[in-house]
Amino acid sequence: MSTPDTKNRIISAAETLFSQHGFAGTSLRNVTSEAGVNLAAIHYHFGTKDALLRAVFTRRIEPVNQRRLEMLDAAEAAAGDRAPELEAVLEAFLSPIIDLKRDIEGEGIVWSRFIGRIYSEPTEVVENLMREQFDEILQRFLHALERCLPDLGEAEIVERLQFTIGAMSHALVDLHQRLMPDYPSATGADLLQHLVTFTAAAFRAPSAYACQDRHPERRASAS
Amino acid sequence: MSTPDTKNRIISAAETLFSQHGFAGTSLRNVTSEAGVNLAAIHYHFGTKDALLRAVFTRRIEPVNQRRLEMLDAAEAAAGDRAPELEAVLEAFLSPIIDLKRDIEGEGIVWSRFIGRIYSEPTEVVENLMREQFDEILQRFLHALERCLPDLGEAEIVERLQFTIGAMSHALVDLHQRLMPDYPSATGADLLQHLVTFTAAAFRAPSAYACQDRHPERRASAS
DNA sequence: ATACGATTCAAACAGTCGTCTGAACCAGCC
DNA sequence: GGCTGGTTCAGACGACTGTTTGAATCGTAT
Repeated sequence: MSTPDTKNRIISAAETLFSQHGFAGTSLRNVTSEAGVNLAAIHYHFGTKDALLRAVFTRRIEPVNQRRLEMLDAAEAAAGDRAPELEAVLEAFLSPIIDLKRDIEGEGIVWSRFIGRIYSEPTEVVENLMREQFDEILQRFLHALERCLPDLGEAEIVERLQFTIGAMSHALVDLHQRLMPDYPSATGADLLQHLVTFTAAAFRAPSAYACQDRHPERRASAS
Repeated sequence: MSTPDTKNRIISAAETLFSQHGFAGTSLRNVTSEAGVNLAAIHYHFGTKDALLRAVFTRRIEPVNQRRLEMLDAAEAAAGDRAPELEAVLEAFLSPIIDLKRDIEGEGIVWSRFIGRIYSEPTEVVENLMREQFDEILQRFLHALERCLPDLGEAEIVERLQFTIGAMSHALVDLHQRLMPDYPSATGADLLQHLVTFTAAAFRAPSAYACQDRHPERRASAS
């Protein structure tokens, strides 16, 4: 029970500061003074600034992704042999990460800002982290969505899932609350419900590849 | 004709580097060596790093917002007394900024990454920039969307517009291409069409405030 | 009590940061 | 010619960066 306190205090402080000022905009000295620990403690526990980012990221994302898979399994099991319900699949993807916003009281806002920001940092470290953490998730959810939406091509599902991720991460950053304080943003369960409604309707839109003048492509409708 | 070359070379180099490494992750020395100018030239022409960011941002966003308003005017004029077409309103909002991706050949990708990144930087400078540049735009488009979607409350339209902005900016960053190179992302006109299809269907979803068990709120339907 | 591994500490390393200075340069005008 | 205002230059300012060191400290098992 010697280290974990220091180690977690560092991670939490880094999470706070990264979410406020970004990775490059946060110095290790900021982190240590926020955490109330010595500067060398970071090097001792993590070795490098990149490794600290990795620790901050994985601490939160791993349970999120685990829960995502659980919920997806449940949705697929509930559907039996038929395709799972679209709303259930989207909720399995969105709910665990949005829940963090309320589950970890106080830290929730911090974390959601952090993850939203991560999604738009093209740093090499972040890229590798995303690849490691999301490859399996994406494959599983793509497969489920293909079953839900047999009229859509695979490429189009990928694209719409990207739009969904964009809407989600932007909602997590919650920039809009700072720009338009008149319209308070929904949180927790409300935000989740609104996002699912929004994206489910969007996914069900006819194929944009053949929107106006052609029939929807038939591809994969017989597979 | 003495300065503009240096000044624009600085802005372009800064745009490139900001989009690649972020604002905090880019040093002024990186900018000057990329632009092939002296370090003090930045101080001479812009005064400060924040002011440089401001110049980079406004150079591109002002014509975009101008075009947005033009297209919105056209959509409203085409509809006469009736509410403008939802797709036309969304296209007016999305098209000008997506067009940049192909209009400025080569620089397009750079700029779109930059703007996508900006949307998730909670820096104070960025916040003020956004407020300055987007307040009028948002008010105009909110008003138009309220006319298109009388069954939705104002707060809900604001929220869905935020989801739309999220999907747009994430598509501009185009992180997904780096994570999933197997599925090449659409560009230009295709991306625009897909986004409009996606978001139009999403906006038309019944109110999430009363999705399953209540009737949609009536608010603003008579105003 | 003593020794040991784990942890924390103050201090410094070589670079880089944004900003600023004062001299050099270069046009065009007297 | 000389002069002026706008522009560029090399160089430096102090502050801050990520990383590293070696000694000091801690709890624990011997």
